[in-house]
Amino acid sequence: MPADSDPIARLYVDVPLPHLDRLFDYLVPATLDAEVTPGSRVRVRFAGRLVDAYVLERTSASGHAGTLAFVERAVGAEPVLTSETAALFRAVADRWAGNFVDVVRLGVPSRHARAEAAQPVALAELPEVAADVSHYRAGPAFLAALADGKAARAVWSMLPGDDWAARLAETARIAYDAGRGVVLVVPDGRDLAHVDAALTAVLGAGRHVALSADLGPAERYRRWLALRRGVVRVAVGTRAAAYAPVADVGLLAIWDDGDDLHAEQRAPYPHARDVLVLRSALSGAALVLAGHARTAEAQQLVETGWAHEIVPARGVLRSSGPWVRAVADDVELARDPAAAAARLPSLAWRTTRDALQAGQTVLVQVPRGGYVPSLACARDRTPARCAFCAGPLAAPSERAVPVCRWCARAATGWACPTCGGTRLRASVVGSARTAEELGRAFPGVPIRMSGGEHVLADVPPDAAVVVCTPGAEPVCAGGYGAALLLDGWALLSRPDLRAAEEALRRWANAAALVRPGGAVIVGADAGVPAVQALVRWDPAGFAARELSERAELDFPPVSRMASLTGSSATLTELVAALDAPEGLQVIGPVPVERDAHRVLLRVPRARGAELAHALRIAAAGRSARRSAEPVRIQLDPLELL
DNA sequence: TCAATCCGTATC
DNA sequence: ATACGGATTGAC
Repeated sequence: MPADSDPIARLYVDVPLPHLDRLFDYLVPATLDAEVTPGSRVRVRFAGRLVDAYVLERTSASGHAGTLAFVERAVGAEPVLTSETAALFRAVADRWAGNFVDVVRLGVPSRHARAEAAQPVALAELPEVAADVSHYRAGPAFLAALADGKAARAVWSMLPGDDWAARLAETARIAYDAGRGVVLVVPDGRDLAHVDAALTAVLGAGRHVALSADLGPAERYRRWLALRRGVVRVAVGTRAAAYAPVADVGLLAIWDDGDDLHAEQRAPYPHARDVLVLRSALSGAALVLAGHARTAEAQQLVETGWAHEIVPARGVLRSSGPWVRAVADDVELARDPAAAAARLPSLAWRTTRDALQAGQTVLVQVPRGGYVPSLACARDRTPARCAFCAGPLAAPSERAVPVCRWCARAATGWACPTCGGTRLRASVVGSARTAEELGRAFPGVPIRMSGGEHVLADVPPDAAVVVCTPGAEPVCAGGYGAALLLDGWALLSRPDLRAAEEALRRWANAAALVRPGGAVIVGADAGVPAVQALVRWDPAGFAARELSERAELDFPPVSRMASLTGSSATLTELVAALDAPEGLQVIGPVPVERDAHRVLLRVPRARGAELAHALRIAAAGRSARRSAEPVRIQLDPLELL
């Protein structure tokens, strides 16, 4: 007894095998006719066992030659995929050489039956709001296009000191007033809280939802369902929100796309920025990549003409930006405030003192947490390592015995393996010791800490010093009086091609919290391009330089690369089986850790889709022939750069 | 000649 | 993955 009309359901089964990532046809029993709708979740018998499946469509006929099985039952009474998100999941799976159902797992929260009961929504009055983008060149034009429902795309360089969350919320309001849905993606819970509050101010309570992983399954599903049902049209959230099923999506925006929290850690490892770029292209929604800094990827969208730039209008920076100075060796003085105070006051010390005397708050950014996270031989500077596991030694407090950061063993009786010395010195100073030093240098001044497990969202605007690790900077009402960005060399000298871009991003995010005209002292060589870009506040110029370097190295986003990790033999076999796109370069395999090897594949950007497709076919061939050894496939992974 | 086992293949 | 079928092998 199949259903009378369109008795066939075409669906994806939830099994993790690449070669089964295709549609299967099942008969819909008449009893389930109303529930087995496009986008719905069902249970089917597949290869003998009951598995979850996602219905893509209902049709009248099947191309399958054999007999069809019936759908066993429906799961929940409503569809979880919209036609728009179903297309997005397929496109993301294709782009990153992954499975449809793996991407669904990233974007669709697990079901919570009790949360399916309809919830009454209390709507506050819709406030009168005017968007304030007068300080931005092309800002008004962009908002006008958005209000017209156009698929405008922009890379927005936010002014330091501006209320970026309010600007994004106002932009969301424009799309909302045009009757469209909105998706805003932020890196972490603190940024989420800021945008959440800004949206409440701009839309009134009840017109948006905030999505994050730490909500708990019931609340997460309840809010997600409110979007899916069209009860709420505006979503803000961390990276999984990029797939939020908002009705008639008209605006997609991401804040600080250089933050590596936007990179998904589960297969197929899609990046939220690129998911939104893809979604914008598929769905015709407007797109905003906003931040204080600018990534090479965003710059490429500008240079290829795909996105326009929204940048501070001429002259605005001079009046509203901070005053940035780079001092390479001043930092050494600040490290030892007693000495600094005894000798000629350093610029950093004077800056701090002046701001505190004016009753202002001073932000101090230290690249590393802990007390002394890295030690070296006091005589010959050999890095100190654990005698058992060769892990790095750290000092947990002033007089404590050093401990290994890997195995936590105490390193009593340490002796330098090269010179036999037994005394240790700090090679990197952490935020805890910096706070201790500042406390001594400025007696009576409150020292607040933010970082690691204890991140402060806000600090009161009083004469205090706030010591934080990058990304944990609290907001200070009215802005900080000054900021010290210590140990810039430590950020710049990381063995990572993105080190300079990442350093500038962290500095810019901290400096943006300083009030107009406030001083920012960065402890790094003024000749370094990233430092110059901060001093001149020129994130676009730096991104252009960064992009041209990527072009010279033939690296993403100029080319597209795939990183394959597995055993050497497996990698060789997979690469040999690959239907190689024109211009494919194979680099490796090279050993990376223990038994694992890595091979890098590179193609011109235009061949990226072909490469992902070829990898999927090769992986499918392997899984069908039960070559069980796993291979991890990552496209344009961040850690490669 | 039949059953137990292996291998390859499809999974609606 | 896992279930099934055809081929293969070993013992009566």
